[in-house]
Amino acid sequence: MAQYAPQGIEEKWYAQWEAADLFAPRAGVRDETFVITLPPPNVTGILHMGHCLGNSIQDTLIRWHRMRGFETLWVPGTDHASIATEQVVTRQMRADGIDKREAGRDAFLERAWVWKEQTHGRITAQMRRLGCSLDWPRDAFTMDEARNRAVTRCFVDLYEKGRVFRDLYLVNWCPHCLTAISDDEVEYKELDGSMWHIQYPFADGDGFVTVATTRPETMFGDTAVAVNPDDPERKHLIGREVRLPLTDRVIPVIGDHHADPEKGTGYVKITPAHDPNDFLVGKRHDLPQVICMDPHGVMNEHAGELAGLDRTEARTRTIAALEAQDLLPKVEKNIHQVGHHDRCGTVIEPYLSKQWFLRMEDLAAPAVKAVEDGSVRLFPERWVGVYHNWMRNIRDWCISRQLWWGHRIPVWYCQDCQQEIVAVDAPTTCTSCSSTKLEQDNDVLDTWFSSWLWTFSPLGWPDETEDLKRFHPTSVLVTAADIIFFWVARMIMASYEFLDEPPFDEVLFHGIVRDEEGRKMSKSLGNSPDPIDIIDSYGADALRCSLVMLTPTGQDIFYSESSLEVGRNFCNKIFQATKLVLGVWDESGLVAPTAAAAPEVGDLELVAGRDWDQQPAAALAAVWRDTFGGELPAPVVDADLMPEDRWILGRICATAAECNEHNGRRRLNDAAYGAFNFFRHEFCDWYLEAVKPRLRDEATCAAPLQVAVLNLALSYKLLHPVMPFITEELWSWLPPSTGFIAASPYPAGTAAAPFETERADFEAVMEITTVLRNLRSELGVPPGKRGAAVLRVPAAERQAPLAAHAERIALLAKLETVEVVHGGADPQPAGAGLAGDVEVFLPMAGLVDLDKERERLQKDVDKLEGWIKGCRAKLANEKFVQNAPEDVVQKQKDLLAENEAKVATLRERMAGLDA
RNA sequence: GGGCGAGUAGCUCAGCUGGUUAGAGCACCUGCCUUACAAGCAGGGGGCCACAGGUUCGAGUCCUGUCUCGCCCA
Repeated sequence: MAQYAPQGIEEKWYAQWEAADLFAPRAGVRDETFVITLPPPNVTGILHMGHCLGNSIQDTLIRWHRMRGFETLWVPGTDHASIATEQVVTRQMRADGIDKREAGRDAFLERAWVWKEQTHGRITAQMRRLGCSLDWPRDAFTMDEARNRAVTRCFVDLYEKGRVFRDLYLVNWCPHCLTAISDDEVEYKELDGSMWHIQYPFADGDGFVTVATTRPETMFGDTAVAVNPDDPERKHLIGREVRLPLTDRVIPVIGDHHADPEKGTGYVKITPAHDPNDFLVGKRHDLPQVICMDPHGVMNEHAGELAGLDRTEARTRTIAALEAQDLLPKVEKNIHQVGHHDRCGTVIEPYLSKQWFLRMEDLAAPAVKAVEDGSVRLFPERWVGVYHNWMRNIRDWCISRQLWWGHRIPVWYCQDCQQEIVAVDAPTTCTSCSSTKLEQDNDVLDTWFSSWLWTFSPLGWPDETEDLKRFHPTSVLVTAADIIFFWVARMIMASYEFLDEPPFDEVLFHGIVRDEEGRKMSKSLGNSPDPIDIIDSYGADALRCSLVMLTPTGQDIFYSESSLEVGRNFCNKIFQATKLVLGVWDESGLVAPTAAAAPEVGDLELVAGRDWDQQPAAALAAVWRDTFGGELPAPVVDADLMPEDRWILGRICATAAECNEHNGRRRLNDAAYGAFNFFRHEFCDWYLEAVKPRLRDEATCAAPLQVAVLNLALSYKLLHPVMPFITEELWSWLPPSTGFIAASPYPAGTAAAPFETERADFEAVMEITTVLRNLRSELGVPPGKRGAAVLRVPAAERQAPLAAHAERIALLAKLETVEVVHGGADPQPAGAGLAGDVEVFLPMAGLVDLDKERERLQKDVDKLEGWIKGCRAKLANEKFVQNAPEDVVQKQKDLLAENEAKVATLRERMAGLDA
């Protein structure tokens, strides 16, 4: 295999993990649980990129905790998505020539269940392809028997507490879906419209008032005209009557503060049955509520001649009729916000109908407190304000929907005595008159009325199950912030209401995935790719890794296919490095001793308790043992561990600490980047390059080979939560490995990383090498030419330590020899540079263009001198020296000295060129 | 109208409690098919950190105001 090909590998491992029941919770070494309930996707939908991001984040957290020995549970589930599903099924039936209403409720539901069964497998298959380590035996569905019982129980309970009530109320009505929807399902869009000024003549024929409206067609529902009672110019009109044009009705002029003398004409038409504000005005003044449309948005008998017309057509005709009667003195252009149904895009009609509501005020109180006192923490924190703002202005929740697909409201009406019976189990006789003529409420509950129970209904509530005791409250909820009100806030309320505890410790909001133009991914725009296609061509690891790395905490992510290349290329890099190391292993004849048993999940301690600096070989053997469960196949003594070995071992320790730290702070992108940078830019670019000669020599290969294998293994582990498949595959390729990496311990490191001296030394090697490469490139040295370089140190005692690295530098900079000197004349002619305080010379007989070289040096000098000037000014400033912390001042002094020395050296060098 | 967020390299974004003359990836330019990797390696160019004030010895970072964009709510 020339390049890494994820095809086949990923599905193979998922099947094995599932067969081994790896995703079931297991009491771990920590006796702590880590639990997430998956935000249930729509069972009849498919995953989109937003789900992929959310699921990748959740799986990363879950796998990280599982490896660290938490009792880890990720509960899968799907949502019945009332309106969306009902629409799809209705459309399907229509395509088959069946009318939903003619077929009836039972036939419709039968069909919907068939459809649900079909699509359920599709969406769970997608989650498996993505690698989600969900505990499938616990798979829940918002409408399955257990969840149905939970929802019913919840409704009955709230009803009995007096929190649920039924009332005639103005709701957001969707004339397309023929159902009420909640306030939160209304999407406001800015539309160009008009403000029509209409004259309403006084009933006694003496003059008129002019009202202004954006919705003239609702005038047929007007039952008053309001003026502000404090309006000196108009208040005297209160009590008079006007004639409603196009009708024969007479309505009063009333006084109400809703009318603003400064806005519009100062006169407001009042339409209690078709406008939320007017509804309240109507209540205050006990006005009649005239409904002038039917549920489809078609004008009814109150609209006189316009009866039977759709509301949009009715608007045009109303305008025309008013114009004909010369009652339309003015039309202004007007941009206004118009509510649309977020599921179908239809303009919402405020509509008076009988609905079930949930009183929210009391529910909100403990939920507000929970976020205030930190019982529930929100990440990023800025959502706290948004949350509280909504909570403070909370309104009653309309929970009934005029649909069939959903939880039918557990309320029965006695046909004989009108008694209302609310019960978990369907009653057979009336509790009041014993009649058997009972009819259940036709409506179903809002889908969110089942998902707000989602942290505990999948764990068996209302039964007091072991799961509920053990796993609730859950640990984290991961979701996009656009459903903070729909869902997050309500979950917190539900959990306190029914369990008197928070639903989760924290909420992690991630961004929304947008396309390259910043548009939300949506089915109607067709800009959301099918994740399966992406996984087929790039692999799930590439998708997950790209999404997680590219997602700054809580910010929206701009997705384009090219962004997947980061992940794909990285997968290949891991694969290639493994190939190199395992190729050497095969040649070496090393045989890994059989491990007694695969190490158990928990902390794989890299630093604490290891004496790396004093006894590196022993520490290496110990970490190897804890990683693989067996002994090092070839013994290593301290002297075998070269500076680069020590350096890379120190670096993997530091990287592990960094990954844990970032994951803990929920900065998953930084954790992924940390591991990515270590692997790619330290392990591959420097370590493997530096040890190639040792690896190729049978006599010296044992130590670097085993160090490399250990680094691969630990890197896989660090990356496993984000990239589960490739790491599991390559882990299985390592000869000493046993068991699943998914069920292996995670590298831990909180203590300071070892080998600080070696780190400084190797950083010098890297810097010198870079200077040499730079010189080669700028002087145009042919790539094949292996010259000699001279390094001059400023102090004699620096000579020997650097000389110890000479061979390595020569290798990395592709030189024949590197000589370290102290003192002596500048080699001539040569390109020169500075790496720290080490002068770097690349003698190039006849090749150096003196002018060019002078120019190059001058550039460096200019840059340094600019800095020195600034630094001197700073140090000359007494206030700085007095006020700044001592270490900051000292650092400036050190840097100044260092840079002054550099400039001096460069100047000498330039003088040397002229000599 | 109210609230929140963003404005840093051509693009997407890091930059945490203020402390070298601001980083990464992609894109771009140059050189390399070096027996792990061209899905790669090495080197390079590119930024009045939106604008204006202020606090401070010191501001991309803190404060105030302005502008632009996005989102949420009314």
